[in-house]
Amino acid sequence: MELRQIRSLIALVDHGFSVSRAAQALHLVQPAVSQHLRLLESELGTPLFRRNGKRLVGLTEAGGKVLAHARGMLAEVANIVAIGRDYVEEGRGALRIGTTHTQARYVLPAVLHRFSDAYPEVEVQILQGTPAQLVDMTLADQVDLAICTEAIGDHPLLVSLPSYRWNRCLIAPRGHPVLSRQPISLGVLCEYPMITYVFGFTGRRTLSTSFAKVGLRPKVVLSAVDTDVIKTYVREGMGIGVIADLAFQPEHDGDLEARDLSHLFPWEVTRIAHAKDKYVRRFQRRFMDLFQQHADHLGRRVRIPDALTGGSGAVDNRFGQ
Amino acid sequence: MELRQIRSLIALVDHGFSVSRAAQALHLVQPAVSQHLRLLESELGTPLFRRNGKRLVGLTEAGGKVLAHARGMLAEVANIVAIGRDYVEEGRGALRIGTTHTQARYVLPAVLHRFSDAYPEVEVQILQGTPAQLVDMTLADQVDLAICTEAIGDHPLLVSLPSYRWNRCLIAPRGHPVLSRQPISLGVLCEYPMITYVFGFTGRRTLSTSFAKVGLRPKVVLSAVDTDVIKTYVREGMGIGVIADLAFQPEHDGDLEARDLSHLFPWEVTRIAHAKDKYVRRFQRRFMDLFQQHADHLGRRVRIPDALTGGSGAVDNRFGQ
DNA sequence: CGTTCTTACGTGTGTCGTAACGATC
DNA sequence: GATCGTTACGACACACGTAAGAACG
Repeated sequence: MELRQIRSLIALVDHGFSVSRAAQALHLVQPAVSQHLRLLESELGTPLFRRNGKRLVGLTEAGGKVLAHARGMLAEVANIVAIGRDYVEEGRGALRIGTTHTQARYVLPAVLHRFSDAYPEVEVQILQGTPAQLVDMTLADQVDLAICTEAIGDHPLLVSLPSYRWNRCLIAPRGHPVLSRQPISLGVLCEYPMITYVFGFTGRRTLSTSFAKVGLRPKVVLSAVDTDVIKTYVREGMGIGVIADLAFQPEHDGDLEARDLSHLFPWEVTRIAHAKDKYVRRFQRRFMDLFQQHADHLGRRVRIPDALTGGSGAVDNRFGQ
Repeated sequence: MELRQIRSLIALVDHGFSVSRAAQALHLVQPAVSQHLRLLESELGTPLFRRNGKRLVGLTEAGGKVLAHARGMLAEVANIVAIGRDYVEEGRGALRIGTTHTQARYVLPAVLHRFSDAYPEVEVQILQGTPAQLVDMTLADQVDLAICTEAIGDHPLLVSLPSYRWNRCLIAPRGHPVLSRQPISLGVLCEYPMITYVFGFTGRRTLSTSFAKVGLRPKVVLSAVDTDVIKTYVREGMGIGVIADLAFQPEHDGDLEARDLSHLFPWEVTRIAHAKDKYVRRFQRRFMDLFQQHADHLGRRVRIPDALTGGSGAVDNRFGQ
């Protein structure tokens, strides 16, 4: 068995079972790849591919099982070269972060600023996706780290660390009647048209559940993945906004006013994760440290007992109440 | 990077950093292995080995990290080869079981008899060891499956299934005064010299704990890993025996009499385990099935809720009470 | 008839083995 | 001086590329 053969196998299935395209991707000619596959199959002694005449159209049962371990092999190869790079060019390389819009826009800037100061040679890439996509991207090694609140907490193939806690706040244009209501209850929120996140993002599910538990249903007139979009429509007067508290920036959102809603909804925990068997380079781990420090700085760091008990802790005081 | 290079790396560390011996183990000449190591090191760009002059004496920090992933690679190679064999020679190969004496002697025979009928071409190897050794053997792929009660339950790198439950029984020569005591309590057991298992085996720790909890200490005059040894000394009149109930065989132990002690000690759960990322061949999995069926047959099968709650279930009635 | 894979064949790379040299105990 | 490692060199293997042939839509 040779690594080339394994690489050809992977390239084949990742390119729709076209030998030619696999060869192209590997910078080889097609007969070479053909030979790899043939030799691998003959060494294992059992057909790996379903064929239609000469054409390969899929994997056999045996082929499917082999594929999983073949990917494992190449993952280990990638880990080893990553270790090499880690010692050769300590501060050079790429940091690929998969995250959601809210993190990328409101949390990461401060952390990445400090990170880039420390590692000016590292190219930081931010990829966005839904939490479910982020899991896939992490497992496929398309990103090094994933940061989000949903989906990565208890995946068996991910290692995740709780980072910080957040809750929601209400935003509305200055002078909006809801701002004078006191106290603000779930019932109050239901009296006004609401703008918030779409399902699958930024705790929308927990939000809806909180209303459902007491038999209420908010009038959500618009939902978006993107806090900036929500703010825009709130400014337009389309409704009140319920957003992640981190996403309210008094210095930029002077035309809006916010109210803390942490008494109404459960706290969310944002986590940072990487694939379980992946070698995390030093500067990547350093980024994780910086991220945790940033959480400390905000006073929102999740301490491990907190994460387990879900207790409520310190809250910042950016809300004018 | 080439598989040869990885193999040479592993062989080197597994042979005390002697290039010559590594080469010998790989059926290569020494300069070949030297070249593998040199090329690997130069490709990664960082020293992997600590040297004393020309001699290799250990791994650098980077080398140590690489080694772990190198082993992972070869493990995947072994898995792929195993898949091949599984489809080529369905019913041929080896089944290497690591277990303790009690299992090998009293539980496995019945299961292996049925297994060998179904797979006459499979060579079954039984290796014995302490539970801690069994864990190491399983992780080092020296055995395919491990069967024991201690140590394998919650190891993160093992997959283990609860199989059957057992408890202890008292054995003594016919006519021994303890046999007429009723009921038998922990206190009664402490009145006689006792013979049982050594620590680390067959639930000895739980046994001692049960006595300690009520402030008692049995007079253990002899302990052994081996139930047969215990029986022998019980026959000699050296004391009463406390053994796993499965190990009492009325048909062969006619000169001894037994009493159930399951009201005095917690139930133990014997588990069957394999390394987490190991490909388990079909006939090996079939053996696991047979093992579980055997547990069913004895009426001792651990149902999952049982395993979690530790509740007591059906007990066989081999004891003359 | 174009696309796709296989077969056939030559070339060049590179891996291994032999042999000589150097260092370390 | 014996053991263990490296360097040097030659032979063989083999992996890749080119080119031509066969099956499929």
